[in-house]
Amino acid sequence: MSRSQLNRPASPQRAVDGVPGGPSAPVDDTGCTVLHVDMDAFYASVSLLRHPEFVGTPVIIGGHGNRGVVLTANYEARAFGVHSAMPMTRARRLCPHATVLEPDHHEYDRVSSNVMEIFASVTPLVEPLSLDEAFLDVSGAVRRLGSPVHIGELIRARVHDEQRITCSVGVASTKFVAKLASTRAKPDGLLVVPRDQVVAFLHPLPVGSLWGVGEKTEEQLTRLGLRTVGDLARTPEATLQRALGPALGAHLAALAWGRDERPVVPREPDKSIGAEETFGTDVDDPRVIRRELLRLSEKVAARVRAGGYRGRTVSIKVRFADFTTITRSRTLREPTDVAQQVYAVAGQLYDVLGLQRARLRLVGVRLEGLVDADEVAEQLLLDAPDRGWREAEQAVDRAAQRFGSGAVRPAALVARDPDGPGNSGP
DNA sequence: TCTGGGGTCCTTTTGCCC
DNA sequence: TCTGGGGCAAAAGGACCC
Repeated sequence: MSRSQLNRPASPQRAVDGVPGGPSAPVDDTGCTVLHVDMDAFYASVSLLRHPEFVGTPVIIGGHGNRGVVLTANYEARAFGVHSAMPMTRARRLCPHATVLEPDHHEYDRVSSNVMEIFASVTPLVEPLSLDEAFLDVSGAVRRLGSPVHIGELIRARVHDEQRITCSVGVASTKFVAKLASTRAKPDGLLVVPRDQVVAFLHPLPVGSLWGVGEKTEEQLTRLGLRTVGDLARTPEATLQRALGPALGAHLAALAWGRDERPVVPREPDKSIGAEETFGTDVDDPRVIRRELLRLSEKVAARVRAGGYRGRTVSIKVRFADFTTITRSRTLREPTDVAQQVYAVAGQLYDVLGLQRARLRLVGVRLEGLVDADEVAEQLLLDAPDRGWREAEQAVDRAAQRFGSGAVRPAALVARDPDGPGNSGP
């Protein structure tokens, strides 16, 4: 295993990490054609580009007021125990002098696409996992660009020079080892795990570091007396399957020996698109809930249309004041991308719950079973009863594109609002 | 400590058909 | 006609990821 960090003028505090010869040390990266590239504290790093005055001081990126959670924190704030997904109230208590910045999603999108373009210039085999990380299969780029490690350092240098943020790279022969390696390399580093050292690298790690082992699974494994990946590897697969289910049991048994056949797959189509909203304070008024369901339905349908999809199953999510959560869904005969249809079904699903005045913390709307809109038969397009609605909503899409979203809402949607001036519908 | 919002995948339950 | 169960799809819940 070999770790390297570039010694750049821009970050003089970073030293090459004990690797003789630095980045070009003779590490055997043969067959290590999977790279996992992960931006360091991405949201915080990007926000700090606009707020250089806070560089070097603790910064937390997080949402609105009393009910938000930490989106991410820079390393200065993490030193106080602040981390992603932590309630903001707790984060502020741990680090009262931290600067809290509202997330700037447009900026994150912009930097993310720039970074993805750098990846694409290396290989077409890029599988984004989120805005700030991706797998790259560089097997086809080695002849043109050099060894996997060299390509990793090339990417790190370009991201740093062109986007002024740092990233970390894991280099390995499989996806999940590359992912673990990039985590180990953080921040601003690169780690290779040569093929013949995979098992030695994996076995000392705690089971919780494996992809797919969260809080609950880790608890179960602890109850079986399994703490490390090595413990897992020495446990019969059947035992794991009995405890964790056939799929997860088999999966973990394979990973514990470094077996992971999953290929790098560039950009799969979406399976579902949804939107949800936690209220500032709990809501028990059905009219407010319905208005929110309408708003979320419009948002979801617009995004489904923008993606060129239609969806067959409408589902709603309701979270009660005590945090218990239920979902209800209904599958349509034909897929739709029309907000009116989504809202009609969402409203029915909500009505059937018969909640009266239960206090709700969150509602959500999701469209599942997405298919490519072009694959929906032309005949259906012509016959569909919602044809008028789709055209109206597409007109709104175009207006929103020109004047900004939210600038226009179809009068009919407003009229359908239970609180609206009229209630006549189409 | 008090828990966001966007997703994916897996498991279990249920209803239906044969 | 009753019962059992296989096979399937949909529904519901939950774990997990960033």
